[in-house]
Amino acid sequence: MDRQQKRARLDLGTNVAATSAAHGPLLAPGFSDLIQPGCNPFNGKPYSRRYHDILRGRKELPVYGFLERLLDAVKNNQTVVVEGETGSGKTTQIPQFLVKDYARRGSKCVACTQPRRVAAMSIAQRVADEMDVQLGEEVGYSIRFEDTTGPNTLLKFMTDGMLLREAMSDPFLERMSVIVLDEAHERTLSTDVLMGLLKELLQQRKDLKCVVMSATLDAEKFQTYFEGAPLLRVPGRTFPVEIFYTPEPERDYVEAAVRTAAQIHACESAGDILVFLTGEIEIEDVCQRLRNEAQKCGPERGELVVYPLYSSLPPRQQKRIFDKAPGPRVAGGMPGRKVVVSTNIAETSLTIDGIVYVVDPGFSKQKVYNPRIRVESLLVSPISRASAKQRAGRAGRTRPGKCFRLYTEASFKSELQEQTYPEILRSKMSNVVLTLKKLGIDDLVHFDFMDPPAPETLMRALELLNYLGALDDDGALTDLGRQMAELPLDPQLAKLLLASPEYKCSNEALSVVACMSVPQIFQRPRQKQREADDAKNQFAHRDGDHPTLLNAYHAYKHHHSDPAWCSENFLSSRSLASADSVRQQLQRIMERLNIPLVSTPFDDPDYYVNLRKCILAGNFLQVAHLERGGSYLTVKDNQVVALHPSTVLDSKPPWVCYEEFVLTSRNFVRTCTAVECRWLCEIAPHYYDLQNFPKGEAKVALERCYRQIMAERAKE
DNA sequence: GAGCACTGC
Repeated sequence: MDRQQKRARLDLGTNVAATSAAHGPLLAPGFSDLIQPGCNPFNGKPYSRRYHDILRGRKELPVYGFLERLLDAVKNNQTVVVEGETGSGKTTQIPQFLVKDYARRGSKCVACTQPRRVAAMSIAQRVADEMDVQLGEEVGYSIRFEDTTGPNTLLKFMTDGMLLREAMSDPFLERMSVIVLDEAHERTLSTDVLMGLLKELLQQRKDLKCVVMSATLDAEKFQTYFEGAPLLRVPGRTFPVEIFYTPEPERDYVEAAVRTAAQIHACESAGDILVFLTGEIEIEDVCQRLRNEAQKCGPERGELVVYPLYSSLPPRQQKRIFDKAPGPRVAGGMPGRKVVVSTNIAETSLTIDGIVYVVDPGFSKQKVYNPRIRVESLLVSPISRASAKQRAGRAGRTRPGKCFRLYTEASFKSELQEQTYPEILRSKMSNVVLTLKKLGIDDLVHFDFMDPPAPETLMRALELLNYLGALDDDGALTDLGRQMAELPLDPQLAKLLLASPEYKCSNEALSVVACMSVPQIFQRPRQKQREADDAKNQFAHRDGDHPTLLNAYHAYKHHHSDPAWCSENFLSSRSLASADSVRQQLQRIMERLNIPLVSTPFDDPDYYVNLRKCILAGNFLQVAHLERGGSYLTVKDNQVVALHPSTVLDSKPPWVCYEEFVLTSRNFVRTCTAVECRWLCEIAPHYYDLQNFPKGEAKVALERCYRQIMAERAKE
């Protein structure tokens, strides 16, 4: 920390105590003169009774006494870092407080980003209520598929990804006077890119202000990154949580989790339990075991209701976690309690009130990226100390709680890393690179990322974009690349769509791409796997999973998107409905880009062939060749893979083009479609170039194919 | 012949 920063922090630090004691005036000086007394300055209407009710509660928030101080800091600095824990009220109070000085109707607004859609929506509603205005007028939100903002908007809540997209059409963010980045400590890919972008933009737009809000722990890292930014610390308001560690390391964390939850139910006083685990299968297993354990308790302990929680659970079952725990079973007995067994979804995305006990085995599934073989995969890994603290905090939202960590205190202190690696260090960069190029950032190597991705990861992204034709050999964005960046898709899928008119299948490509951009549309409940497989076979196309997706989507439309029909046929109507929204959005963008929307007639023998060629036009880097031994080798990377058992392909075609590489018990390729060697030579000769092709059976087959093509051409 | 942590555009 340099001297200037240190001084800035001290200045704030000394004054903070004084202002927190005395609640300063809410309106900025001079502002209240402009309006009728008792009227809402934002819309000139008299305040409702509810406004005053809510205001009383707002004045109790820890952040309330800091607001004037914050305004001072923002006035005197371009960037301010705010550190505030859960319950401080920073998310709702700070953005609306800035509106008074920094937003002007019809010209400038305050924007506040959130990592999640639900948060953007619900916070916007809450703040609109607090400001006593109609949601969609002075306060609105903007998320994918929904924009409630308009010409009167003074305060706009949006997802971080949405702001990034807006920056593409408005690189100087000219409509905005203050950008508030909330939940910056989560370090989502979009927030990290935005921070780098804002750091540059702040140099160019001296009138732009930026407030970076983070939970405790690493606010100083943000302060260092935004050189000279003052740090404002706001206390939180939560209840104490007592932490317990195991004296010895646990060999089997699943077993330990069951035992601990059962013990809490048997011995501890009333209050609900939250157990963190890593995935669906583990969770369903533990739920079953807990139901069995609960039977062993006497009736005086009350009933134990067990709920699983993970994102692919149908919404109706997800909502059950909010049901109240049952009362006592016998007069004078203990009330019942609920135990929620959850993935990380309960760590940040979903808050369950009434949790008093947390069981934390210390693991979660985390994305990792291996640039060498270009594979993103999920790995069960130890969580960070920050994550452990967040989990424990879930026990103290309504009253004092207890957290049982299923690891030793020594390993908490010495083995867990302080922070989870930010997503940008664990992801492929192809999409980020395309976005940055589109935003006019040419020199990616010197772009000021808070945590720069590995050079090899960036190289892989540049290479991929070059092969796809999005970047030329000098790394400059091509016309195709500019169009690809407009589509909210991975570059391969964007390329596939843009190539679709060439293969006379734009409408079909749109449907397939939409289905691939949503969670799995085929459902396979554990109890009914056979029935589900039979249902899927109705849609199966012998040449692969992509045509099968198209068939299922068509059947869905043919049955008028009927949810009952979906569930009879083991299709997720939730996924298909969102595929429909995605498809509409993509179609609108294609129309705007003047990409012709064409189809091959369904009775044409080339209907599916054209689609398969088009799939290959986007996915030609994801191809595997069947080797003599019977296993597949991925092209160029030479990874041994097997077709994922979910594939509809029942024979093993010599060449398959796949959507993703999944690393679980073995290496699998998922969503596979048979392609022909010839197509590789015709569609992607620059990639299937014999000069740069590793020796092996695939190369031999390609050589044979090229010779054949030459011979045919000679004959013509 | 087997899983898919969580977001977001």
